[in-house]
Amino acid sequence: MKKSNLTINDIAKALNVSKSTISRALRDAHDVNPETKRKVMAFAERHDYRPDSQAKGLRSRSTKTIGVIIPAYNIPFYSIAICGIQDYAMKMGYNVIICHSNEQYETEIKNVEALLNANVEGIIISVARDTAKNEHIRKLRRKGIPLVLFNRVIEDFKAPKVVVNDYYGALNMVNYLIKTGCRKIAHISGPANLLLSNNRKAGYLDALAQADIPEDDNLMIEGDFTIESGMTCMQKLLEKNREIDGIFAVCDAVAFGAMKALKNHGIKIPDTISVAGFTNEPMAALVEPSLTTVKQPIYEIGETASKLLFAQLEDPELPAELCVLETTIEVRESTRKLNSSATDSMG
Amino acid sequence: MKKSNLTINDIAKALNVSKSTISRALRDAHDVNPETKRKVMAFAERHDYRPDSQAKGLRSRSTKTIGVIIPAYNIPFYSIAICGIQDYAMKMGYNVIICHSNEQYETEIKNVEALLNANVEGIIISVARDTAKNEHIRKLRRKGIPLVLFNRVIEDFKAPKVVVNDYYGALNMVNYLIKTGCRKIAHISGPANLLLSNNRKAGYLDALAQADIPEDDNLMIEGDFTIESGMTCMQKLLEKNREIDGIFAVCDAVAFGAMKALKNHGIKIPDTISVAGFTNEPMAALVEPSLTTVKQPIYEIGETASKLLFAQLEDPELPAELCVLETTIEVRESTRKLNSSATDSMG
DNA sequence: AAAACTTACGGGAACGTTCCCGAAAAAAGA
DNA sequence: TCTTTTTTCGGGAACGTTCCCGTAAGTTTT
Repeated sequence: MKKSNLTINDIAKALNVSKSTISRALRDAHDVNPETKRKVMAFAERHDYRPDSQAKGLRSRSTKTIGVIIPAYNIPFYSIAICGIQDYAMKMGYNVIICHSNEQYETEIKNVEALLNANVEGIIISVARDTAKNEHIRKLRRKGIPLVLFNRVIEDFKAPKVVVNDYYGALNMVNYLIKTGCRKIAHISGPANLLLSNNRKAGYLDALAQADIPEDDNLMIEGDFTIESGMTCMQKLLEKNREIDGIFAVCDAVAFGAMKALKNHGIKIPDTISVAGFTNEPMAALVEPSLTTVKQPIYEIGETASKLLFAQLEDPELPAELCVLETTIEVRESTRKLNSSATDSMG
Repeated sequence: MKKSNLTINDIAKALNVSKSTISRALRDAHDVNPETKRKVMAFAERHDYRPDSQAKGLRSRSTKTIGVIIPAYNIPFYSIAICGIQDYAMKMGYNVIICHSNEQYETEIKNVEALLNANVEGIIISVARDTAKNEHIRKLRRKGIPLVLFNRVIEDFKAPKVVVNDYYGALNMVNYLIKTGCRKIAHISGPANLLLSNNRKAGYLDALAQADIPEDDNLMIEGDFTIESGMTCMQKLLEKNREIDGIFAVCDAVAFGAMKALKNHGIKIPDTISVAGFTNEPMAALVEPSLTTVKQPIYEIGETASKLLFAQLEDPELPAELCVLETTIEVRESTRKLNSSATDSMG
């Protein structure tokens, strides 16, 4: 499609001054007669003049655009995080191009290419479920494109990262389950290539260890982040083990799936089995029973990622910072009530 | 931030040919020696040359960018619809800039300005809850910017629109409720300034009329599209009326809120009161009991909106088309079972 | 062997900005 | 009155592309 907008030259001709003067007047420069400035402004206002962003960008050698890659749109976490990213970027006068990898490594590579072709000035990325390699991200590094990883980050890679304290969040949550009387706590973990999965699992294991509960391989199973995965994993856990009294899921979606499976088996939540999740998606408050979960500051995660990116844009030499946000435990109905005689101190 | 990429001139100097030849070679033009073409391609590949999108755009007078305005990110409907919009746009080689109005008319106006400043070639918009005026949209029209409305459209405005058959969806759903034995069916409607709300309400009213059930103002209440609104509206309905045996909500979120309120009152769903929603968000299958709802082809709505926009980009003279997608009824657990002796034909 | 045509390439303008530099006019100082 | 300074403005290059046009060779036709 052709655009045919009013240009600075048109205004110059109409007002019988040079384009330089128009340019200066519009940017409210000092060395232009107040009277002509007024005239130019008025004319531009009346005709709704808008500078061509591409011409401006070409001249200033900046695109004022950043890119974001997320695994999927329909994960509520990312909807909210994107909001945080974008609000801050807009405030900085930047546009945001969002891509989704559809949880596929191959698509993620294509996303990176698409963003490079759009000449974005920086990229914020949360990797796909099956992304183990990082060659595509290293490429960005080599090209000097500022980069921020968030939530699902890749290990042993030097770049600013925004995560939550996955380990302590999990530790605290499992501690809480233990305090409510759970002893046979199962864990449905996430893909092992993601740091997040391992940290949450480590928190789970350490909580057990601290309570002198032996770990049991039969109580651990690896899923991905989907509801379906939660259902099938729960199913398998129940087949292998009949004494489970608690579930700690790597994320809320998996917890929802686990709850669904438990309901199908006619198992009461939390009377027979407590269920806990991680993230605190909006849905968590709505399911029945409502889900006890580790609450992440989702919007702030996005906002922080955005801030780190812009900090890098201003100073490319900035050392890579690891930003760890705090979580809290949101107690709802899917876990047993805390026995009031038990200890009531918890982080 | 400054960008310092490889340009066509750099390649020209390195290979000792003119930039014209480089340009031609890269675009695989016919009038360039296969040998030099090979050399240029190889060089570009090796150094990961990417044409400057702004220079190209300035020259070709196109930004290859479209804009989307949605009310909010955290409405699952829009997450999915955006996916449909974007997938198609990407396929067409376009980038997408997404803005959210935060359900505020004022912000929506700012969004339009932001997109105009980004020189988007077209805009897809779903208006905010309280958007009654359309001056900002008319402005786009005046400027000749292709436009498509979807889901929440504004009445008496000539532009391509993508909606579902709200009237028939509602009619069929309320018909179904009646067939399952409901007689006192309440309706929590949406904001009256939106066509969608009125059409769904009309469907509700006509279904009642067709079954010779008198309409009752006490059974109708206006909410917005939020869970909270669903809760408070349900609360009010219960205070005014004790014989309700069915609820038809304008959307799933409102239905979720209504269910929450009913549970708080200890009212059994669907034994005492059936609840039906509209949209079929992913959540609908997860809540307890799972929600019977009118199923919209959400991804396709977005995809269709995108298609209509690109059709307009290709031919600006194209007449404004109203695209109405079909809905189906997704029966789940929140409504009473259909009496097997009753008629089993329904649309 | 001259004419016509093809192949392959270079020069330069253009897209709409910004910005540097210089210059005319007006104001101030001598 | 002549110089110096300030105010105000215009000219033109530059950003990285594309594309039109011209032209030098090489190839075919007469």
